[in-house]
Amino acid sequence: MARQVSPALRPHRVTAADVARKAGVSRSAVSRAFTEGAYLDKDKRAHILQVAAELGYRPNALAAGLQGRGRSNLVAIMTGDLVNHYDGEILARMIRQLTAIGKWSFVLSAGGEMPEADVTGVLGFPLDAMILRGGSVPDDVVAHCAKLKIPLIVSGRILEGPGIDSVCCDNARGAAMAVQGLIAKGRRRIAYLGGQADLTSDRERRKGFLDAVRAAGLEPAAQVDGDYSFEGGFAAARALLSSHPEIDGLFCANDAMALGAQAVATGELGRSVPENLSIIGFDDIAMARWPMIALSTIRNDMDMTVTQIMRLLTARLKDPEAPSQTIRTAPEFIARGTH
Amino acid sequence: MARQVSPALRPHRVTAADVARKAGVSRSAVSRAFTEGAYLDKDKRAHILQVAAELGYRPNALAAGLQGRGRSNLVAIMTGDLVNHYDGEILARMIRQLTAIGKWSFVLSAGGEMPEADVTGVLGFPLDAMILRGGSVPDDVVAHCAKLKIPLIVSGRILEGPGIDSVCCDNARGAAMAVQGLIAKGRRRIAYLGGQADLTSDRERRKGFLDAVRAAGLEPAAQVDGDYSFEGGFAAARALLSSHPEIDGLFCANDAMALGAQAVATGELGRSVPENLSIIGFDDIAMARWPMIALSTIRNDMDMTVTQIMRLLTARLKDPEAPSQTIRTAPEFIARGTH
DNA sequence: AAAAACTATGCACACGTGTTCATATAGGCG
DNA sequence: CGCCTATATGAACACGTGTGCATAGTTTTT
Repeated sequence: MARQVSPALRPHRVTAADVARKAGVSRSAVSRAFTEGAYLDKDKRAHILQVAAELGYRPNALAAGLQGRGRSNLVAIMTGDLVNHYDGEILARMIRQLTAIGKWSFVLSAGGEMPEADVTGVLGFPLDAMILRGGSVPDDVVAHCAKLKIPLIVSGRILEGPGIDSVCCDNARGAAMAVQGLIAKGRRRIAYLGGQADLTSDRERRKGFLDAVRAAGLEPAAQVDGDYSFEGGFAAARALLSSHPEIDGLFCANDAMALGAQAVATGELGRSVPENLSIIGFDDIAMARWPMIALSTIRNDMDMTVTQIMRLLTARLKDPEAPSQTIRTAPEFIARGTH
Repeated sequence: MARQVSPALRPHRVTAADVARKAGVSRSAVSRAFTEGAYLDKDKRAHILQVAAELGYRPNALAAGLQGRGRSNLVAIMTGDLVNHYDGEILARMIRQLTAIGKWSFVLSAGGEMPEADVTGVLGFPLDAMILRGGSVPDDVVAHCAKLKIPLIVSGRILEGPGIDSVCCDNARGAAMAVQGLIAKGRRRIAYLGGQADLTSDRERRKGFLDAVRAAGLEPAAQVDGDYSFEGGFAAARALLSSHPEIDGLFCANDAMALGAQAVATGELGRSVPENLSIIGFDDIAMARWPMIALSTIRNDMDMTVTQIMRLLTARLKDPEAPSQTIRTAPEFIARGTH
């Protein structure tokens, strides 16, 4: 009985050589048994696969990925805080789609900041691509990916550069839709409740808001910054509506903040929605259509976004040198009960 | 000028040999430069690291993980549908904690069923561990992991077996707390709105509910099954409250269903909560504490759960042969406005 | 001064796979 | 039979890394 040298630090994963020995074939044959379309006797393959199943063997994906040929099938997804419902819902869809085409997803999630060590660490893997979802991403990610020639797919903002593709909602048009929705309901003193002002999505929505308001011959009643969270919207709306009680229409840069604003307005401040205050959000998260919520909002279609991400990804993998693409998805006004 | 044979199928990632050549040292030295505590001249290391930075080199994690020594630092997380807010929030916390201790997270997310191909596929990687979060998981996962000696950490249900550790809320006690909370408010005709009846968590909560009701000298007014979703709770509560209008207290197996029940009760059915109907949920998702929601619920503490998962994981990695552990986390009654 | 301990460094091996290459066998066709 | 093609198979290599081993140089201890 052989004495084990290293006491099961890793319990000796079954290897192709083990299968070959037990099946009485060469190691090459075992490898071929798992390779579609390789020359191998039909009965022999069946025998090998059976022995492999008995031993619980499966090819080590690390060793396979080490091969220069072909791709590693590894993808990294950097996303924001998943307490944000939009990010959570879209992440689930992305993972499912990626798994469906045989890619494995490393997920990195940041509550606020993403340590550089994490970013550079995951780049230690020969990734097929990296997907950036959401706004705040350290700039060095872009530089690192460029240096390593790792394709970058960005969603939720537009990023320029070789090997970088972007898909993003037409934020300005969405914001304009919201403004028009408010005006159609007779609102004239309209305010903007923004997200982090340093994010592209916020800048675009803000600009779309301002342009649309002025195009209607009005002036914005106020602008204030939140942080894309329920709590941030709650606090910002309290300050805003207290100092500007004349406001009768509020466009919020995302749904979470819109719900926070509604909560503080109808609760603490005694306003009623939509009787004397209209609120419109952005994104159309699942909650927004709950009857008790019934939030009027601008749909930032998740299925369309994920579809486009996958399209860009496969195209980029097919031709890494292709010119960058930027896709703008169309927003849609969803009228419910808060405006 | 050298002609490239394969036209950038993978753009020749910079390798340790490249760095060694340019820095005028051996390849071993390069490897040692990136290894903490290895014997290497201080200046030499600095020089190597600088050259590496210029070339954009970083050690290939695949090749490193292939080494028998040490661990692969790969962890797979199988989770349910992330539209479920509890799953989403806890996933974000897990990923952050895992990243903090140097583990990379493969995430597999299922909306309902998880294809067996995905499960066996990810097991092609020499995982340090696999984390099952949530209820419905194909049984073969357990068999596969056992065969490959991959540690299994289960959260949200209890699973028995060698190398399997579990952490789960004390569901029965939580359900009993809810019942007592309802009774303390004078409710006597109390019903149970369950999740999928085949899930451990639902069975335990149901049993805790029944035992507590009977211990109080009452009989349950009704029991009905939902599916842990808002929509499922909505539909189930509509049927339940229509056929049993006498019900004055409702314990729901999770928060999402409780919100669905509240929506249909206060909307369509004209009930008022908590005046003539008390509702208590389970989990305490972030939304539950929003002022407009103010859901009374049983907290299934996420931070505590994740802490325990990490504790079990590190313990298991330290000693793979240690006996299985099962941790029950303590529920807590959070009284808000719906009961 | 001798011995011992520590530091520094290159060579060679191991990790587990996919695949090329050479070789061997079988089958179709003149 | 002789030629060509299609199929089958094992040996050998490449992927990129970490580290054991042997050796040499340097400092500390006896």
